[in-house]
Amino acid sequence: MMHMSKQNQIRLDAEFFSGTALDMAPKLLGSKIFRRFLDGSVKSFTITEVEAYMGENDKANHASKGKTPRTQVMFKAGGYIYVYLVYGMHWMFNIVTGGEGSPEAILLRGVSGCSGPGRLTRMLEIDSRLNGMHLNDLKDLWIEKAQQNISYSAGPRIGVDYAGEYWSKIPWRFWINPQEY
DNA sequence: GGGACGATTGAA
DNA sequence: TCAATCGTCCCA
Repeated sequence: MMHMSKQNQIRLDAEFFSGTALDMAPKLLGSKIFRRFLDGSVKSFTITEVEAYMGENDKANHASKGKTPRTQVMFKAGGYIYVYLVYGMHWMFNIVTGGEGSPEAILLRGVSGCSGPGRLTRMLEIDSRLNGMHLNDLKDLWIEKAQQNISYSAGPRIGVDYAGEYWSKIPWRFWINPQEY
């Protein structure tokens, strides 16, 4: 007999992330990321802010410069993890989306109680060891579907001025409206 | 081998 | 406003 509390907990997997980054980024809002820490404890945090990076045309996307050792994971099918170091000190956590050969990912920028992509990876003990792993295989990190529809806002992505007028302004950052959580 | 640069953060 | 800090990528 299935335990009642498990009934509505749907773990997001490769199927969910086979959608495009642009479609799935706002759908991630309100879902919960679970982390089993080194000390064995498990905590969950609501995902409150994300950004979509879409394909080779997107000049803000690392993969716009083609497939390199760093970006090759983005070319895989949805569900893989892309972690990289920026400014020599902050780990960025992304979930690859879309079909094989289409370099897309969703960057986690905020969770409940923690704003900022570098801060949240530090809090969640995320580093390069997760790079290239697949969400379906992980036992100590997973994401559960949002229980309800969430109202959200959209605006330009942060820190991508190098991408030029169009790509730096396109509203592909999404965040939960504050009253929602 | 060298140099420029970055999907950020925290302190001045 | 600005330094920290180092992996990645490009050029030679």
